[in-house]
Amino acid sequence: MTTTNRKRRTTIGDVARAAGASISTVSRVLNGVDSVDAALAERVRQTIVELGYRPNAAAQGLARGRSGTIGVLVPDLANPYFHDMLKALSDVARGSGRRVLVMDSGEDPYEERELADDLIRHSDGILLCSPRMPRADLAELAHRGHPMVVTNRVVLGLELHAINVDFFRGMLAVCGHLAQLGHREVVYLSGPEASWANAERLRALSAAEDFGLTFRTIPCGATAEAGYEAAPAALDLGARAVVAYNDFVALGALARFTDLGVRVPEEISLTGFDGIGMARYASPALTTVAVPRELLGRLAGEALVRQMQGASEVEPEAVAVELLVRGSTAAPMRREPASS
Amino acid sequence: MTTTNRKRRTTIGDVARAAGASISTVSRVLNGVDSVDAALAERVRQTIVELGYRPNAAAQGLARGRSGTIGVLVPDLANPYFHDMLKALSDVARGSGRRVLVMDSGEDPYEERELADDLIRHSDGILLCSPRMPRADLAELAHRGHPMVVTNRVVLGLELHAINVDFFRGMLAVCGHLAQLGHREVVYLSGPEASWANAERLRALSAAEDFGLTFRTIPCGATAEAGYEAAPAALDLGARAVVAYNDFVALGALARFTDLGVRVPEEISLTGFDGIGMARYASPALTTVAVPRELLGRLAGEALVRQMQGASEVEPEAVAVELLVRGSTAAPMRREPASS
DNA sequence: GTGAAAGCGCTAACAA
DNA sequence: TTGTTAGCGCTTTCAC
Repeated sequence: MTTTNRKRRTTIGDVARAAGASISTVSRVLNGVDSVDAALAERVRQTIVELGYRPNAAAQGLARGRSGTIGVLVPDLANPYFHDMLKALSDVARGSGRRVLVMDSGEDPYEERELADDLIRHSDGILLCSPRMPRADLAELAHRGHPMVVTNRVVLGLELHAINVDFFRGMLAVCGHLAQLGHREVVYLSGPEASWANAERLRALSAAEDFGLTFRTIPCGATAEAGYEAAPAALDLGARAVVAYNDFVALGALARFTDLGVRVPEEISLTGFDGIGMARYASPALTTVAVPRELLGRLAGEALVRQMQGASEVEPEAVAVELLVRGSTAAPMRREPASS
Repeated sequence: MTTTNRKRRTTIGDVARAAGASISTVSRVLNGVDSVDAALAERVRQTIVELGYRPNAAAQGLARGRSGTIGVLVPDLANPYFHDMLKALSDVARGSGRRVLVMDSGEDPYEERELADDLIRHSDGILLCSPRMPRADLAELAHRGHPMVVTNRVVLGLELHAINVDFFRGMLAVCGHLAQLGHREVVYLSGPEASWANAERLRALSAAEDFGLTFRTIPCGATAEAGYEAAPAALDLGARAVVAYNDFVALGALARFTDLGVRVPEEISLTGFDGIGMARYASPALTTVAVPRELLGRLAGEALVRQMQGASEVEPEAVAVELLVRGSTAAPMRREPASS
């Protein structure tokens, strides 16, 4: 009955014909050009509704020379760290009439490069979150002249717009806090080797040695599971203070300590990093460093939008962090380590 | 030096000319059509590399009549529930040479509808995760003939492919577990009113009354914060068993109980839902219901791919869940409630 | 096996 | 203010 012809969608031409106007007039109405006669415009608008016409995105993209899309590449979509960023970015994108294309590199540097390429083809600008790809690849991408922003990855001598979180200061604050509590040594449960985030934390740990706070490192990871697994090793080292790569690791370690009957913070102090929501609801609440992920995503999105509008900025931006002192840290006990 | 002309990207025509072949031949090589002479193909391939040519996605999309994109709409990008789904979907998409466009409706039914419209224009198929929009809107979208899959939303009498998690059975299992432990009543910290997920849980709670397990409800929400805030009210009700809408709520409540000195599970049993990673690392570990979010995302993606290939399925799929009994539940204490 | 050319649906000069 | 038309860059018949 109603179904006349399958397959072919109604085009701008159909609307024009039905409304007794020209294609360009319809296009004008569609794009809000107000040089169109009010009555005609209204007629066109009505026809559009009647015919249920929707502009073809590909055709618009081709004609306009832009897709109206922002691409984001993250190392791991399942990592909550990127969700708040993604959400903020998505908001910015929408605010500027754009859409967001996401890709997950699975922490694979090679894939990362491939996907970034594909992302460029399909978007007007891309955001690379904590990219692990080699400097050369990053350089090549940057020289492509496609709007691009990178977060949490410092690459010296490269003209690319980076927005980085001051992990160094954050970790330094953690160390300072622990040192002032009376700790002389910490055990660091380290994160992903290839990440700049981990490198910065290590750099801060080293810097803290200037204040007499030494540290030892245990390879760990970035998940609660990794923290749970690595915790005993920290105990074996006679740790009185454990600094985790992030909150997940800390939460995992905390669970293990609890399982083992080691009290936090009485017997051992523990810190996280990132300031995820759950950190606050742990028992004890986790001392951590709040990283404004939402801000990071927003800044990146805004920078991207600016670039897409022609601005060519390469000034790196820095995002500050804040130490959140909570219940998981305290002065070290007199003696007798938890285990050995 | 190297920079010859700004602005114009190299096109397939440039490659053709440079390689001394025709546009169609280049196109064939690009698309892996093997009726091309090996030598010529190789020459073309080389030229492509030399010129650094990349096909224009919009043009391909227009000519092919498809964008190679899958759109996903979630109520809240910051909600971890969707991350695993998104990741799985992203994997499936990539496996089929497609990309993923994400949008966040901010839990707003109206926005949801608008965004879904936009998503359709820009993709070959869309996935609506736990849509809150009115049935009529959903129906309208479904009749558009665009590949579409919906998760966690049952709409009777509508030809749409839905993939739903068996929340009912999951909650029933929780109730059964509690009942067998000896509990006669539970307090339910309820989730988002508009969500089907919450409705199903309530339905199960009601069904459990057939076994003599009564329940009272406290409006709560879906976050740890909400759980933390609502916990005291449960205590006021003299609860011996608290069933939370999800793990976040449970974790928040657990934190509050701990703060208040109420021991879990000795004085009060507590259950979560979803089976997020952190549930396992709480103290005590949370009894919860594992929801295979990754599977959900994968099934949705696969169904979408099938639809995009012509299949027109409307058979709803159901995803099973599993009760994970851990340390947060136990038999109720002899008497003397935690508070009053 | 290869090339010419007709679209794909829309935007944006350019005319009128 | 409105219409005509030339692209946008690629895919895909249809001849050769």
